Amino acid sequence: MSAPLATPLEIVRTRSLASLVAQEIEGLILSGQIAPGERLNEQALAARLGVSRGPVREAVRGLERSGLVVAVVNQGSYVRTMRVEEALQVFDIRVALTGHAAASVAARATPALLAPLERIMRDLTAAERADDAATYYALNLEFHAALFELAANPRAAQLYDGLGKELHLFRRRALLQPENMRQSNAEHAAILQALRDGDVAAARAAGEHHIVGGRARFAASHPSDQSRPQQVAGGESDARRKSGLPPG
Amino acid sequence: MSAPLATPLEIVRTRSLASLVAQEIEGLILSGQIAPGERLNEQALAARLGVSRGPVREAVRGLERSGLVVAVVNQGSYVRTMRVEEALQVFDIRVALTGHAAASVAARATPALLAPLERIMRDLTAAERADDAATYYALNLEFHAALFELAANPRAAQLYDGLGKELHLFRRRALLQPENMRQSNAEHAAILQALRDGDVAAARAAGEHHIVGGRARFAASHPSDQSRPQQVAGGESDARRKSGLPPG
DNA sequence: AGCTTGTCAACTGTCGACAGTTGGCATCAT
DNA sequence: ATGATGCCAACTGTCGACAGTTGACAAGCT
Repeated sequence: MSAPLATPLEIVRTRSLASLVAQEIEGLILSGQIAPGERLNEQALAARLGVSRGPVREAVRGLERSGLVVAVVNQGSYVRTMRVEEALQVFDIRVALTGHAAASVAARATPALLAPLERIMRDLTAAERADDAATYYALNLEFHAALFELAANPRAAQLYDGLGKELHLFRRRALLQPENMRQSNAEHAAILQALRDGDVAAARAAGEHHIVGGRARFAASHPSDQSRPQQVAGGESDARRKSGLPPG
Repeated sequence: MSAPLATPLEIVRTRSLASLVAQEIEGLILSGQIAPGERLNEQALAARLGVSRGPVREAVRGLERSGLVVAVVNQGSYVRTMRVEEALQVFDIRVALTGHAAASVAARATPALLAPLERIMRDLTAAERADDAATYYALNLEFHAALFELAANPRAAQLYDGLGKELHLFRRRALLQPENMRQSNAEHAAILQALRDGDVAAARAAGEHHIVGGRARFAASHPSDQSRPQQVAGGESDARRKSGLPPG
């Protein structure tokens, strides 16, 4: 566990260390290597990445703004824990975004315009048939990105992306099950069809429905969780406090 | 201009300096005291606020994540300049958010639930009649906040707020003209009526229309601006570079 | 025993300093 | 004159150090 990280940290110096560190930490969080609720030990992080605490602090501040991390004064920063309720709100926002984007694309859809989506749809279906969850997952991301791109709204795409990251704060269970994959892809097909038809209302409905479906699947697989401590409830033991860097 | 800032900086120490500084800088940007495209001189800022550069840097990093600031390595951070096109995208997102929220509220509206909105609506109309733009502006914010609250989606409210801040990167001209005020309030009324009726589709349409109207007013009052330099185009003179702190 | 109080180690918050980079300006050659 | 070249000041990026705070643990009191 000495230094298994061959990250770009050592490589490019065209970006500030802080930005690299931010990217690095974000990766650790999203990949689950640092779990929600867990503390970010600045010193340990700095040592692990081979930089001083300055850049680490700057990075953490950025992450804080973007909602992945919460800071407590004189105590430290913790990976944000999300209550189911909050996650559902985020889903709702994605519903609105996706429905709007779909409607917007439908309003001026042409076969040429839809070409990228058609391509992704084909690949998506192939992945579904092959039960290739990993590929499907990646293509799914592409599908949504393409939708926002067609809607000529990169800002919305970026936002959608960020919200997706927040959602990663939950263990992504039940996301890649074959059954869900089939369901999800049927929804993709519905969106695309509405787009082809240039049917604004249908496109919006299909777009919304797709995310609502995801939301429902999420809600179904998560208990109401009233028990979860708001956020770093007082009871953090020192043992926990020390555990900035888990097994690694 | 020695130390005219009686900001909370000196007062509360229950929050970290960095967060106070971030708030301070954000205020300077949103109030236009630091104009879009202008450079943020860390040293000057630190001196002005009476802290060292550390907290200032952390604050700027946060602002960077939230989109108010862009950083260039080894050169500095600049208040973000927004192209009209980007602003329109942001408007679009607000359209989606507002429409969705209105629809969501309409779906389960009751007189009791709508009470807060009714109250704000009354005040709004009073402000409109009195041509009290400042009050109207504040109440308008309240109206939207209340809408999202009723939609049980504080996350969306927060997001809407943040997007509003980004929009402040544009001089807010044409926002508080009497004519617009009347128009805007008529739209508020339409939303509320649809909510009372529990008409989901109408509520969504009214909600969207309200923002689309704002968007249109914005677009009308802004040239297409292809001329605007992408962002800190190479030509920053040193004179400009030095002008971190303008007149003050 | 249970509760209070004092002590301690681990961190965070903040600062000051140093090195590296950038762009501008003056100088020099063509 | 015009363009290339070298120097210089102003900053940013990064680091190491110090002070203050927090929570835990142990000793002492009721």
